[in-house]
Amino acid sequence: MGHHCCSKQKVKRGLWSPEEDEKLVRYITEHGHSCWSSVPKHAGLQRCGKSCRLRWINYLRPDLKRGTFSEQEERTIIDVHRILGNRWAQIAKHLPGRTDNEVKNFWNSCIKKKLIAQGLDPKTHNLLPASKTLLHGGGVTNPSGKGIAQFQSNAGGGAAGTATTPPFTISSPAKAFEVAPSAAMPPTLYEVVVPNPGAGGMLMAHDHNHQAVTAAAMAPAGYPYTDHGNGGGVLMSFRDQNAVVHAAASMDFMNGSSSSSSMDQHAGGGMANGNGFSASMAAFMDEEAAMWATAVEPGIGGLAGMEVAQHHQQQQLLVQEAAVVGPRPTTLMMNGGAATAGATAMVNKSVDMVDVSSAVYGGVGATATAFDLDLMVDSCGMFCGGAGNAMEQLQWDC
DNA sequence: AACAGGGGCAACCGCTTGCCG
DNA sequence: TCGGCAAGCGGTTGCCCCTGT
Repeated sequence: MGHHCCSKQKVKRGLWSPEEDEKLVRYITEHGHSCWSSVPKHAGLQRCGKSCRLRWINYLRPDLKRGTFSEQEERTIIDVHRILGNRWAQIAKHLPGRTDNEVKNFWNSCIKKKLIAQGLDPKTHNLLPASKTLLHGGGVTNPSGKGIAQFQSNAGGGAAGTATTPPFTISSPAKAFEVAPSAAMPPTLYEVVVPNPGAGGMLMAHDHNHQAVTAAAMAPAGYPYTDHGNGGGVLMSFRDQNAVVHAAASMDFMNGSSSSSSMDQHAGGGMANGNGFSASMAAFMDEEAAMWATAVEPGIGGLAGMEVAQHHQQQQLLVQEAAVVGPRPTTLMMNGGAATAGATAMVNKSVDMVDVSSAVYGGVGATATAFDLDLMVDSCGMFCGGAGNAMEQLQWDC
């Protein structure tokens, strides 16, 4: 059959032989691939151009990193996938030396199963219904009045007196001990202040002292935020101009898992419709609490899940206080050059803010994961639109 | 030792997007 | 503006290998 681009040619299909690989590599190395359709002819291959292109991109490219995925890469995939969905090419851009095909295969063959085993829906990264039921059944209420489903993760240290049996396991006990307690810091808080429809936003980061920092916003597009490699968690929350916290999501870098969920801290408990948050983000209030409860990092080791959740909530409240909400909406270009524009806009304090804390915590020996500005922009789009296309939502925003 | 089943991975298919005449 | 072509991308398929029986 063959591809439409080479249906008239006699093309070979199936696995590539070492001789074919050699021919292709030699040709590409010497001549490049300005036009893939002409490559097989000039390289002396009985293949179609598309097949050559795939073979080169997925297997023969010299900058490819072969071998199994590292834990860090796995975490990155999970975290980026949670935001971008099955956009493998986008995800692969955050993993140097990896191809979209490789990431996709790794996801389908490995990560997906892990998430399912942890009671997480690999598509939404939310808790599966079965786990949800368990969580609701074991939930308690913390002093702040929000439901906190309480259970211990394996790394929790067993200090929780009233912890119930965890419905699923997230963390690895071994990993928890790999990290020196002094190097661990509490989870970073992401806060996204979402403007009203039609208004743009900007990015801002908070550090661990809840001070607004602008590194994330000022970093050039493609500049990765730094994960110091010791794991830890990242919490995200969103609030609108009325300072209503609509949603929160937690990412547990430490344990290589993540989950998104939401809560609404508005006194009335209702969702504001105007900012585009989807109902799906509001539907998992207890799951968020559950994830917080599981985020037992070494830095606060020994705390019961409940205490950790409270710790996180306190931090979140502090960050909310630190957030600056501008007096009027201003449309802000988020594509290309958005970082600079965002930084400038923040200085002027004239825009509603999409406030993303991407503070870095951890020890030395940092390794970069790829939450660059593009990703944050994507994130913004997705959060505003729920499960929809992030970039489309971004366009909606802008 | 032989076979079946499952997992992992490479490759293919088909749709979408972007470019150019 | 439109059509053709090439490239990009995500979903799917099929083969190979490993493991358990």
